[in-house]
This record gives sequence, structure tokens and C-alpha cells, in this order.
Amino acid sequence: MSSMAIARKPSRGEQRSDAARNREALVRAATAAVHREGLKVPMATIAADAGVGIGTLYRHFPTREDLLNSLTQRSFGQVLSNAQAAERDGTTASDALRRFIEAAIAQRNELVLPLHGGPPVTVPETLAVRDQVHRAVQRIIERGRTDATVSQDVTPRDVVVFGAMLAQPRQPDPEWDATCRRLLATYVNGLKAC
Amino acid sequence: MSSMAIARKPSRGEQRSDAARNREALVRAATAAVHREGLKVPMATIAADAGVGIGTLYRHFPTREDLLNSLTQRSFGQVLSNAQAAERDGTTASDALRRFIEAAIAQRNELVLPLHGGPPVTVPETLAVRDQVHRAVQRIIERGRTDATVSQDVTPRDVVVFGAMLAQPRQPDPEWDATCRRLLATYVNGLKAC
DNA sequence: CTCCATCCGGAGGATTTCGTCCGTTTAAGT
DNA sequence: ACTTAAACGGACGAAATCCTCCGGATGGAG
Repeated sequence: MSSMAIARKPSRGEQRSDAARNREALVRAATAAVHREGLKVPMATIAADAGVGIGTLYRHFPTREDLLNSLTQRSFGQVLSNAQAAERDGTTASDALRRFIEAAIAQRNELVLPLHGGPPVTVPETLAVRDQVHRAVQRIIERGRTDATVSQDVTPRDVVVFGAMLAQPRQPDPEWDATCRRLLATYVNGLKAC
Repeated sequence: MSSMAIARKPSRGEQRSDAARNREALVRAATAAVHREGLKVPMATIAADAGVGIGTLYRHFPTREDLLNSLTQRSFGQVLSNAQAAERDGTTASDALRRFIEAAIAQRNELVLPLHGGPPVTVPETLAVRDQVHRAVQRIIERGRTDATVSQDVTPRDVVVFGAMLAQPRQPDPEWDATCRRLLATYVNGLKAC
């Protein structure tokens, strides 16, 4: 314990590049694994898919719930960004809602949303993001008051739930894309004169 | 081994009343357990919920897949009966489709449908029932050609998938009923002029 | 190049789940 | 009431999964 200053730069909050890479790989692998095998997929499977040891998985995410919360958090972040893009780029209210839902569908393999058996959201942080999404969608709906493309009975929750339902990943099915497109078209068509 | 005739009535195909009761209890318990904990719910949980021993569960359903196939088979049977009732009672094509979907929603706690992570249907018997459902819904859609309440672009699969999505069981949520009703209203509203 | 704080990996004991096997119980025919 | 095929139930060995712990590897600052 020679002179002093052990402080070799504590680098608060930052992490080594390999740690960041592994965490990212874990999140990706976990998303795919959950889609493939459900919420109870063995932790060892996720670690193996990510190409890391089981110890590394547990260091980054001490419990399964922590891991699942990360997935939903990240997913809601994506959805929020979709909502903002739709609000910005949509030509009409219903066009914006269509874009919003289409974006979720396009990202379905990367999203883990708390629908159906999905992990119940209890993290305040995630709830906050969800509320931001709702507010953004609400603004879009309100735009429908002036351009008359969206009934004012529609709630943000309706739209988000519908999008989440269509964005549920499924086993490969050649017909699904077409079915999905028709369901969206019908729903958007129905928005205007409820 | 006295005289002869061991044939004490083989009673082909029939079963003891307790066996029938237990099988029924197992199916009910399994449905609830799958909704609550997912497809990988422990077999012991199902047996316990049904109030029977684990051995009894495995005698009736030698593998998990057998059990799940039973659940989907039974569910499709219900759905088929819903489709026939809707075809019979619907005043218009879109009214019939609405009834069909409402029935599935009302039965959501008893249905296990192969959507999302649901068990992939590979049993020909079940596929046959599914096709009957599609044919019944197709007939309803075709009625829309004359009463002009349903676009002829809609496919039976669209309607069945939408109904199945709304019928997914979810954790208790006071708002869900209202959301569900609005989603259905919007979809049905959108059916007419795709 | 050196050093060390940080991170990695996976062995392994504890726990959970699986699925069979067999002695006991029971429904129902006579 | 008697009989027996059919059904029951749960103990148990095997297998899967969980999750901790710690010796070894490594990124990156100096």
C-alpha cells in the first residue's frame, strides 16, 4: 500500500466494452428465446444462444424478472420512438395510426410486449414510457377531430393494444403477412365513423 | 379359471364414470393452468388443481402434447359451434361475424387456441374442425355480398384470427372489457367498405 | 509493458420437474 | 354381496434447471 491514491479512475456508471457487448448479446438472445420458447425458457439456453457463460447472464440480470423487465423496457422505448415518428410523418390522423402500428409489426421480432402471458409491468420507469406512448397516440387521435379520419371514441389504449396484438411473433406462416395487412386495413378503415 | 367365458363384457370404448369425471376435471384444470402459467406449467400443478394424482394425469394424457392437443381440439369444437350459431342467428353478415367474435370473447377462459405461443396444430382431426370453422365463416362473409355489410376481400382466417386475438385471456384488468368492445366495434365497422 | 479492477466462464450442490411402476381402491356387472 | 377389470395415487430414480461461487482472463489507464 505504497503512497496513496488508489483511485485509478473509478469510471462511475461506465463499463468495459466486453461487458456492454455481452449485455447486448444477452438481450438479443433473450428476445429470440422468449419468442421461441416462452417466458420460462431456461436461462442456460439464453446464455448459450448469446455465446456467453451462465455466470455472465446472472451477473447482468440477477433474476429472470430483471431480464424480462429489460426486454419490455427496451421494447416500450422502441414503441415510443415509433409513436413520435408516426406523429411527425403521418399525413392524416388515421395515416399516422397506421404507420404507428405498421412500425410495430415490422419490428415484431425485436419486441417483447406485456400482452397475453407477457411479463406484468410493475417497474415505474416502464410505466412512465408507456404513458408517454399513450400521450403521443392521444395527440394523434385528437388530430382526427379536425381531419375527421378518426372517431373521438377511440382511446390510445385501443390502438396500442391492437398494434401489440398484431406484433405478436408467430411460427412461420406464409399467409400471415397478408392476413396482418388486411386486419390492419380493416381496423384503420373502421376508425373513422365509429 | 373355472368353467369358461372370461368375457365379462369388455365394454369397448366406454369408461368408468370416475374416469370420465377425472378426465373432465383435468381438462378444466389444464385450461386454467395454461392461461395462468403458460404452456410449460408443471404437470403436477395441473394434477393437483384437478384434485387427482399425477399418475392419473399421465394415464389420461401420456404426454404434454396429448393434453394440449385435447385442449385445442375441444376449443375448436366450441368455436365451430359458435360459428354455426352465428350463421343461424345473425341478422346481417356483419352482425353474424360480430356474434361469432363476441362468443369467443365470452368463452375466453375456456378456450386454448393455437395463437402466439400456442401449441402448433398438427393433428389432422383438429385441422379438420378448423376447416369447418373457416367454411362456416366463409358462408357468412358471402352473405355480405348481398347485404353489403362485409367486403368480399375479407377472409375467414382474418375473422378467426381477430377473434382469437381478442379472446386471449389476460391478467385481470378493469379496462379490458371496454377496450375489447371498442376494438370489436371498430373492426366490424371497418368490414363494410374495405 | 504493467497492473488491477472488472468481467468472464462453468463446475457443482440444491431444487424442481419428469414420467414410470405397482400396490391399493372402486365402479359396475352378475 | 361378490368379483374383477379398470382406474387411482403417489413414491421414487432420472433428468433438467437453478443460481452461487471463485479461479482465471482481459480491457484499458498510466
